[in-house]
Amino acid sequence: MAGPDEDIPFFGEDSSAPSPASGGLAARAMAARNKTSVSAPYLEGLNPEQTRAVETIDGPVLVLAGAGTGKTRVLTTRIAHILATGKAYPSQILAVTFTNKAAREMKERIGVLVGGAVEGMPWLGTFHSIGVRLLRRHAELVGLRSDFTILDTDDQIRLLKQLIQAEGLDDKRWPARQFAMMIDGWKNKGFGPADIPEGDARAFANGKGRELYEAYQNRLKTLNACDFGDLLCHPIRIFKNHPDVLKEYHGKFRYVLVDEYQDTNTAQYLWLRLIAQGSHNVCCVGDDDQSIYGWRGAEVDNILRFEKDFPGAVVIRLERNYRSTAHILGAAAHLISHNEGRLGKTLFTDLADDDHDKVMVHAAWDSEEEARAVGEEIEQLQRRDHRLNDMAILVRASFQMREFEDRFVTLGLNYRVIGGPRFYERLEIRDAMAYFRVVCQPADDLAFERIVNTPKRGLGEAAIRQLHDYARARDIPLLKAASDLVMTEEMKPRPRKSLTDVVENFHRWSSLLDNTPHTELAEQILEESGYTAMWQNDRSADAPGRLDNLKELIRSMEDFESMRGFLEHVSLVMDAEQNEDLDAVSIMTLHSAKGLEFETVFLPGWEEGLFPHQRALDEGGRSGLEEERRLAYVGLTRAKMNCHIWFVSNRRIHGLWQSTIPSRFLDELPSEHADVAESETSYGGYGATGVGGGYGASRFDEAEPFSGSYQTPGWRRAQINRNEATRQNWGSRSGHAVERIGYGETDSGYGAGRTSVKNRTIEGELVARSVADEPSDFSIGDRVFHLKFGNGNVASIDGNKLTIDFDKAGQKRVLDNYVEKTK
DNA sequence: GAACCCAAACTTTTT
DNA sequence: GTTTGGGTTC
Repeated sequence: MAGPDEDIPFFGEDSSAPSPASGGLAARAMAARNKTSVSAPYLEGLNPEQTRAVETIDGPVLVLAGAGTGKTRVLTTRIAHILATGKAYPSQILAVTFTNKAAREMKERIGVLVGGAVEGMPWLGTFHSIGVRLLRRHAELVGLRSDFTILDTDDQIRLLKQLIQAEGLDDKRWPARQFAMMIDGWKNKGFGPADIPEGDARAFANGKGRELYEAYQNRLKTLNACDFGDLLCHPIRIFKNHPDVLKEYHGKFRYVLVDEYQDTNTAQYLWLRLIAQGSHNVCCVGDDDQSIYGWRGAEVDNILRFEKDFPGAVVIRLERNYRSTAHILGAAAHLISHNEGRLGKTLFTDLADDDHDKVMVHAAWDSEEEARAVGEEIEQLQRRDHRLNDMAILVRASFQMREFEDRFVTLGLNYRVIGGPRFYERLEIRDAMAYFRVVCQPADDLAFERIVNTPKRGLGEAAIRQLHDYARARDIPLLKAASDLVMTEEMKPRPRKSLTDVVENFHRWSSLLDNTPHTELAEQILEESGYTAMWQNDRSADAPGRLDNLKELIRSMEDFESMRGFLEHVSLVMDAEQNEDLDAVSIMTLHSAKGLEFETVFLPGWEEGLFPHQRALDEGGRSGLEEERRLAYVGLTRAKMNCHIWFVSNRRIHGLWQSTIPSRFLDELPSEHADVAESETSYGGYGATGVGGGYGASRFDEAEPFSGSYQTPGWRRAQINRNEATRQNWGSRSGHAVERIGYGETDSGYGAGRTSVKNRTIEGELVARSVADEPSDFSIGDRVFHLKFGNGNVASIDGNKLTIDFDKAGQKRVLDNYVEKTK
């Protein structure tokens, strides 16, 4: 990242008034100061609310920006305005976003506004990247050196596993993964080991939760490393314990801007509040209806109580929507109105209803059919000269993507998956990165450990243990220990020889670090270590792909000045750039779609259990449901012109077919803005299946808006059918919403109690669950009927999972709820 | 010490 | 259906 020159102001000296130097901005700035603000060119085309949000520069401001109301425009223009009026230098503005994508976009757009000189804004970035920047400057205040490394989740888990084992605990009973999540949760709240609630501390590892957390933090310190959470928590600690440092930043940051404020967690909130105490010029932009990261510790509360936290705050609502048709807005508005505790906004548009299609709801027999039909629809649009770039498929869960990918591959339809399996999380990339990390940072034990024996060098468990013991006894990093150890006679000849080679290699590479082009060095490392050869000799199907990825990795290093710079980038930005030139349909999750817009949006998988997601219901109760609804709202409001929702009656989950019922969200769409599509093709006689009695064209006929409970015909039918299909043991409705199910049963709430939770009722609906421990009504040899597979005989029984030999479909595993005994 | 085979767990979302 | 991890065997 940038060096110490970062604070050189964009024009002139920090202490003097801006002078017209280079670029269009400075000139415009001078001009702007002498005129009324309205005439500033960058303010042109803003509506009155937007203008107010841009110009209300002093004091706290909360901008409630609904979907598609020009939020990013307001933010960027506001920054341009601050600069142009000479209120602050670029280096005195702190602008935080959540994603790298958002930061990038903001940089670009400010660049356009002020004439390309965005390098002058060193403090525009994600919470995490700004955290790193702060921490590198003051690392010694929390016991780190400024060249600390940043661990990703994988490193973190491996480290925790070691610690758990070192405590003499069974790492199966106490999975490191789970503990990593707990730590994450604590750090999201800003809790150090001393701050965590007693209950939390006791919930893990026989009550050793706190000790383990502390051990973990200590270990990080000796490794000179920190995890993602620390990037927020350490700066907070520094600010709290060193008022002089905090004061420095108070003087520094004259204006603070926060994007997506509804997604801030407690730690981020604390961090912001500390900084904002200086100038009080804090502007938060957000939309409570788009808060979808509660599961990650985001507190919608932060936005709901902004006025309390920042007295005298000005609240500005942006409600004029520039994106979607009235039908789409109407459908989204009606859906989201089912949530309680909103700040309340009413979006409106000038676009007339009549020219546009309603939101269309489509039914399909199963997920294959769904993918096929969506594919057809896309091809039709394509024939009518719509570009694939203007279409997107937004799914709830990533496993849904595959079916579309498969289908599009056969169709030869271009698609791009956004936010799929991350490039930098692939095995070969991580291995290669581990080599680079050790070269740049010889004390990086985790990286060293990862690759000492990759490719295989005959350094097995015994040798590694020996190395470990040696290092721990002397309190030195593993690489140092290795280079010392091979000088002794302690090791057996063969591992000793291997280890000597490794040590020599690393020494050589390190010595080349500063005088060899880094891409060249990288290639050399992979070559000489035998890593490339390892994959070349690998005959498995994915080996060629991995080699390609390694090439791609080297190529992407070219964009950076040094290997260190590259490593820093990767640890913060996990995604690789996408090819924008290709005309392709986008496939992504609803979460990663936030902030984007498309001409046509497809929303598949609107079924109970998937959307709203079962787990959100189980673990989040009512608030979980509301978050799912916000997710649906986000999905709908991505669409500019057309929005197609799909639901299917059969979906394969965990490899077995389950019949599903339509999402309750469908019943929350108003009939004046949403319609059920006539089935264009022969979708297997949807109405004749007996499952739903058909959620056909009549579904909205008697729908009562704002009915509060799920009394619409489709819903009721679904419930009745569900009850009949699963006669046995689904609990009945118990009156009212169950708040926060899943919490309270244990101290932690992290995945605990999941197996004990069986029949969840949320606002009266009944949801099927897979239950492994109940005796089945079926016995081997029973003749059964299944809606998708037809007739067959039960071959074996595992709880409520049956293996059935179907007459036509062959052997399948299905849940017993979905077959009927025929004789 | 390494390769192979089988079982279990897993699938919400991400910096 | 897939992947990962563990256990067994050579």
